[in-house]
Amino acid sequence: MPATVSEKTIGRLSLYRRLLYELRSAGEENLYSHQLAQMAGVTAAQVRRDLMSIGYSGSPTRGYDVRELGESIGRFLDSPIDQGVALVGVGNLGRAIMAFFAGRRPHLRIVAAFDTDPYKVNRVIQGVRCYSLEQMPQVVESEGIQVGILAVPAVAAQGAADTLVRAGVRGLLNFAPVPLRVAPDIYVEDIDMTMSLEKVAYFARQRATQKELQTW
Amino acid sequence: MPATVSEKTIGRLSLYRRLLYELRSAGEENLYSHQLAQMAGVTAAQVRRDLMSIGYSGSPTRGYDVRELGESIGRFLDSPIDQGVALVGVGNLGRAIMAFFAGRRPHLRIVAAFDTDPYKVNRVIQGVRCYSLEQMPQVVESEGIQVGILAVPAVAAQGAADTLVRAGVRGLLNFAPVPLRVAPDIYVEDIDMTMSLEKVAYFARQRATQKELQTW
DNA sequence: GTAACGCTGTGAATAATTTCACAGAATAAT
DNA sequence: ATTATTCTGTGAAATTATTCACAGCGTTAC
Repeated sequence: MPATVSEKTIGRLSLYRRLLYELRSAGEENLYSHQLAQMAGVTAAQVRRDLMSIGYSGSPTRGYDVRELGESIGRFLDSPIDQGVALVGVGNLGRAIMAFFAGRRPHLRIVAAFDTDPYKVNRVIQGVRCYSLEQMPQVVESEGIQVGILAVPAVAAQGAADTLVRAGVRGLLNFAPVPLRVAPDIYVEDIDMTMSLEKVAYFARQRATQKELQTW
Repeated sequence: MPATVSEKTIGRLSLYRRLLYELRSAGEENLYSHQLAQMAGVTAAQVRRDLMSIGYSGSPTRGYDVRELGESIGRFLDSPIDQGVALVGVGNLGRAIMAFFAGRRPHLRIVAAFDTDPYKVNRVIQGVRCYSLEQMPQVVESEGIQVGILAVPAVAAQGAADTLVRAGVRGLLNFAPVPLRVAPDIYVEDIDMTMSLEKVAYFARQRATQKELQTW
C-alpha cells in the first residue's frame, strides 16, 4: 500500500465506487476486476493496481464483494466527518451545479452559496442558502468548509479563490476559464469546458480524417 | 514536428491560445516561454515542448510574437471550415452550457439543441434552435455536425450518444456521470463533476492533514 | 484426495510525459 | 567587429503511469 496515491487513481476510485453502487442497487454481489474494468473503460490490470492502493483484497474465485469494496473505497476516499462545500457564483452554471449535486452525496454536499447579486442573497436555492460575498469568511469558518466550487466569471475567479483560501478552504473546483494562483498546499482542480470542447473538436476532426485515409 | 500530438498537449495549446488572446487584447506583442508558462501554471520547458508540436519557432532574444503564435495555434487546432456542435439535453446544465459558450468561438459554436420536452422543442434558447430527439439524425447530417455535447441524465446518455454517432458525430463531450460505450474511432471527453469534486475533497483533506503534521 | 480452472496480487517491462541541461542563435552593448 | 547576454529548440535523463505476465490461491469437479 503506497504512502501516497496518485491523482488519477483517486479519480478512478471515485468512478469505481459509483459503478459499484449501481451494481449493488441492481442486486449484484460479486464481480471480477475485468468486469469493473469494462464498465469503467479501463483495463483489468489498472483496476487491480488501483485497488492495491486502498489495500482491499478480493478472492481468486469470487472476485470482489460489491458491497465491501464500495465501502472500502468510501473509507479511503471520504472524510470520517461530513465535508461541507461552498459554491461561489449562483448564475446559470452555479445553479446547474447546485441541481446536479442536490441530494447526491450526503457526506459531501453544498452547504452554502455566495453571490454578489442582492436579489439572490438570503434566498434558498436548491435547498442551499445564499449569502453575500462579504459573509464568506464568516460562513466558511463557522461551517468548517474546506472545499470551494468557483462558478463565477473569469475576472472574479482569482478574488473569490483568495477569499475562500483566506477563510480556510484547502481545495477548489474551478469552472472559471482562468488558471488560479494559489499557495502550493491548496489543491485546485480545473474544469475547463472551453479546453475540453476544443479537444473534442480537434480529435473528432482528426479521426474523421484518419478514417478517410484508411479506406485508401 | 511529431506526426501525432498527445491529448494533454492539445489541451494546453487551447489554454495557451486563450492566454495569448488576452495578452493581445492587453497590447502585449512578445513574450518568453517562461512568461506563458507562469500564466498557464506549467514549466517553461513544457511550453517549448508543446510549441515544438505545432512547429512554431520563436526568437532567442524576443521570445514569441503574441499574435503570430496565437494564429499559429489556431491554424493547428481549428478546422479550416466552421465546426458546428450539437447539444443534447436542455435542462439546467444544458442551458448553462449554452450560456457559457454563447458568442465565445464563432468557429466552434452550438448550432442545434435537442430535448425530449415538447415545450422546449422549436423554441430558440441562447440563440440556439431546439429540436426533438427524433429530428437529431436529420439535423446533424444536414448541418454537418461532428461534435456533440451530452448534458442529459445518466440513463439517457448512452442512447443519445448512439444516435449522435449513427448520425455522423465523431467526438463527444460527455457531462453525464456514466462511461460511454462507443466505437474506438469516436473520441470521448468526459467531464465528471462528481469525480472532480470527490478528488478535490480528498486532496483538500489530505493536504490539511499534512499541514498539521508539518508543524510537529 | 487431487487435479484443473480462472481468478488475484504484484514484480518487472514498457510506454508516456515531463524535466534537465546545454549547444546554438539573435540581439544589444561596447 | 567583438563580446556578453539570455533566450530558444531539443537530445537525453528522469519520472510517472500503464500493461504484461505469471506465481499462488481458493474453489469446484471428479
